[in-house]
Amino acid sequence: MYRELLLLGVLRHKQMHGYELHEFINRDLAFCTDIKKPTAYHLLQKMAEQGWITEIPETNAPTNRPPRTVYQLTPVGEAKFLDYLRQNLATYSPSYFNGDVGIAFIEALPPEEAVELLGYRKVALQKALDAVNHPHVEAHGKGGMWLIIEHQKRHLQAEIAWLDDVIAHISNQSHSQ
Amino acid sequence: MYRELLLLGVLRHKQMHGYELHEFINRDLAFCTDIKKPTAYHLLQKMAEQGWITEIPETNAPTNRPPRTVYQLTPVGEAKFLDYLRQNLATYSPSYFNGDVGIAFIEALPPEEAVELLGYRKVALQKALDAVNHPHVEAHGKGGMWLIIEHQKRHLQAEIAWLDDVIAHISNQSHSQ
DNA sequence: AATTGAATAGTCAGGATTGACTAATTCAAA
DNA sequence: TTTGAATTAGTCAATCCTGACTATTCAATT
Repeated sequence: MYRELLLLGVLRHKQMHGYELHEFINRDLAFCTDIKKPTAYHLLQKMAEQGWITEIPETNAPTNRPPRTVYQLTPVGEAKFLDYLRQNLATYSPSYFNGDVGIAFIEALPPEEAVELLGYRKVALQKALDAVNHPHVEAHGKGGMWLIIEHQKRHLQAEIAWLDDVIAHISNQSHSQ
Repeated sequence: MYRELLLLGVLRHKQMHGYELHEFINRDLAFCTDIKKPTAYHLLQKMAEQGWITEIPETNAPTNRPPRTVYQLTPVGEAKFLDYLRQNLATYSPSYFNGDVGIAFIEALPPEEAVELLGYRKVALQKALDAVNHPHVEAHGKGGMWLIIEHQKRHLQAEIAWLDDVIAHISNQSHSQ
């Protein structure tokens, strides 16, 4: 349901055709979702059927390519957007961390190996944090976007701190055994 | 792919039939995933086809109910488990927060309303944190499970701290305008 | 003894998702 | 100016996922 909100929110800002929309989301809203192209098209079509957006065949006949369809928010869509937005802001929907599954079974591996593997995970995490701290990303956000970048930063910092503790814990176990 | 790891890891501990497995995951591993029953059955069947687990029709003919199928790890499955486990531990796979989508469009609402709505979100978050801190949950985890509970705790604390900042930020904006 | 409600055990149709594909256009280098 | 790679634009078949359903057993009430 947050995908519909996302699509409506972007279309609210500016009418777009499907490809453009998907590009925009994958570039500027990559922290929010990794929605795939066919999924985006599918949702757009469904929302058009509901009357939340209209499908406008692009007028300026461009040579001979199949005419692109431009999507535009309707008043009904605007209302839906506000409804979804309020719902989203007012509720907490938990996230799942698939990295936790490995941690759950960490005792299946010798502590030394576990610590080594988690070391690689930490490098990846640190790289993700560096990417968020990179000025290029920083520059990109005013308004709501800035808050999301800050969120991502905090989240990754907490992840790294926890992972350090996990590594220390396992190391400790391995030594005191 | 983390679902297969999860199922294999549980079956490694003890052979089970589908229903039991799903119950176990939804009770004791609820922080890791919210896998649905039909999905669990589907994955079990697929893994049986791959030869990672065997389907054993339950022997002790229980009255006249359709015989339950018990799933049991094979040596191939054990190898796959270790393979997936190593991969899981060594990599970082980012999580998406669908609560962020609302934040991205927060400027569409008057600051006062946004702050009020985020207040509800905070209550929900705080309740989730209280649930994790509840002794019942605490008691449940030794080994890997304890680490996951700690993870959840840290994550929720970071979420609340960030949300407080967001609320302060929006409030501030609304006042200084 | 019959009825109700919950727990156990699993299935299935239908919708959601996506990897892989087509096909035109642009751009750069050989 | 021809080749080849990258970008733009979208589609489709195959797979994945799950809400809703069936059906049995068990326990407690009436």
